[in-house]
Amino acid sequence: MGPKYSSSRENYLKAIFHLQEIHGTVTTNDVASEMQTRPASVTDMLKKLKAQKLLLYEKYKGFKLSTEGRKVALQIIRKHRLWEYFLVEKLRFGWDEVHEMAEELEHISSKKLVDRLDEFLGFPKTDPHGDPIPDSQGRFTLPRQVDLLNLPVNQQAEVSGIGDQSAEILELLNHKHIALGTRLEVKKKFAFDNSLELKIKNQSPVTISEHVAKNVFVKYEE
Amino acid sequence: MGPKYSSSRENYLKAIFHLQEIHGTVTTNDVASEMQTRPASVTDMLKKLKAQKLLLYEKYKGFKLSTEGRKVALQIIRKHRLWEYFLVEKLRFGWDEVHEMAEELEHISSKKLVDRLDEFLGFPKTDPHGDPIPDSQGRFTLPRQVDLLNLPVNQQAEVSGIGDQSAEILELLNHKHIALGTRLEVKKKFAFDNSLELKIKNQSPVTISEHVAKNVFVKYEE
DNA sequence: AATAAAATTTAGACAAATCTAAAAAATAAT
DNA sequence: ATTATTTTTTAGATTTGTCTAAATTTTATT
Ligand SMILES: [Mn+2]
Ligand SMILES: [Mn+2]
Ligand SMILES: [Mn+2]
Ligand SMILES: [Mn+2]
Repeated sequence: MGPKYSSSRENYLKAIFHLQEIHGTVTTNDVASEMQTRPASVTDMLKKLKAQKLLLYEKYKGFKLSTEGRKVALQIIRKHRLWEYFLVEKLRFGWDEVHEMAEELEHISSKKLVDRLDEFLGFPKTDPHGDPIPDSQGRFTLPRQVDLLNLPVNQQAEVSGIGDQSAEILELLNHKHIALGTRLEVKKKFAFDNSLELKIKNQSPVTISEHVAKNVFVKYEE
Repeated sequence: MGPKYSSSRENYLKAIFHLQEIHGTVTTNDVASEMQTRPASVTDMLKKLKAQKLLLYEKYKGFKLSTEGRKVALQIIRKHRLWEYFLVEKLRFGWDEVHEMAEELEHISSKKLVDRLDEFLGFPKTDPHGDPIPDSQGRFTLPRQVDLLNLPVNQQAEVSGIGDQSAEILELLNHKHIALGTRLEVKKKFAFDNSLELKIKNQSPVTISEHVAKNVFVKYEE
C-alpha cells in the first residue's frame, strides 16, 4: 500500500495545523498565503479534507482540523523534524539547508521507518531549529521560552528556538555565531530602533535588529 | 526547485532501464506488465518521455532510453540502492523489508543529499541484495557471478546476488540462513527435479528447488 | 440600514496520469 | 498471399490538483 493521503493533502494539513497553533483560528486566505496558492484552490481542498473527515468545515463559517486531521498533521511534523535532525546530525548539513529536503522526506509513508529512524537518532526531543519533535503517539511539549526583546538585560540565557525559519534569517544568525544552544546575554537595548547589543562568551559584542530579536527565543533559569 | 521529473516518469525510466538490461530490448507490453499498468498507459507515457528527450521512440517500431534517459535512470537506481543500504545497515531492517520504502525514497530529489548519504554510508559498492550501486557519475560494474545451478559441485563459493527479489524468495532464503556473503557449496544435484543440496559451514544440509537455485548468484575463486 | 469592501465559494477550464473500448499496424499461421 | 492473432496506438473518459473569472456571502463603513 502506498501513502494514505497525497503529499498535497498532507501539506495542507500541516499548514492548517501551524496556523491554528499560532492564531488560534485559520482562514482560507491564511492557508492560501502560507501555501503559495489561490484561495479558490484552498476551498477545493477544504471540501476534499472534509470528505475524508480530516477537517470540520462549514462553508463561509470556518474550519478546523478534526481529531483525526490533527493526528495526521502531527505525524507529518514528526517526520519533518526527525528527518531535519538526521540531515544535520548525521549528514552534517547546516540548519539553514535542511528545510526543503525535509519538505519532501516528510511524505515518506512507512510508520515503521520513522520509528526506527527516531530510535537510530536516540529519540531527540527537538529539531535543529529548537522545535519539539512529537513522539510516536503525537505527544509533544511546548518549551517555555521568551524572545530576545523580552529577555531582561544582563540575564544569561540559552538560545532554544527560532520563529521565522527562512534561510535568510538562519544565514544571518550563522554569520553572527548564534545557534541553538548558544549562551548569551543582552547588554544594551536601544530605544531608538529597539535594536539590541548581545554578548556571547569569548566574542566581541554583536548587534541585532528588533526584527531578528523577535524571532530568537531563549530559555533561562529564574 | 522541486524534482525535475515526476515519480511516475522516474518509475517508467527505471523499469525500461531494467528491461533493456535483461532482454536487450523492451516492448510496450513488457513495461505494462512490469509496472502493473495498461499498455495504453505505457504508450501515453512513451510519448511524454520522448517529448522530454529521455526516450528514442518511433511509434510501432520500438523504443529505448536516450543517453539522458539512461543517465536519469541510473541516478534513480543509485538512490534506490543507497537508501536500501541505509535501511539495512543503519536502521537494521531485513533485506526482505526494504524494497517498498526505497521505492518511495528513490524519488527524493536533492543530489547533494544522495551524495552526502553515500559518504555517510562509506561509499558502499553493492546494495543489500548484491546489486551494484552506481557512483555519483552513474558508473558501475557488473559483478562476474554464476547462479547455483552452474556452480560446480563441491566448489566453495560466496553468495553475491539475488535475481528475483520478491519478499517471498527473500523470506525463504532468510529461513534457510542464506544471505549475501554466506559461504556455501553444492553437495548434490538431483537430476529428477534439478533440486540441489547445499552445505553451509556449521549447519545441517539444506535443499533448494531449481527455481530458487536459478535466482541465487555466487562468486568463487578459480 | 444601506452601501462598499473583503473574504469565500462556485463555475468552468486545464494538465497529468490513468483507464476502457475500438482502431490500426505488425506478426504469425494457414 | 490471405487470414487470424497479437501488439500497439488512438479516442474519449475519469480523477486529482490547480487556475481565472464571476458570483455569493460576510464584514466594515458610511
Ligand atoms: Mn511537504
Ligand atoms: Mn525545523
Ligand atoms: Mn519508485
Ligand atoms: Mn536492491
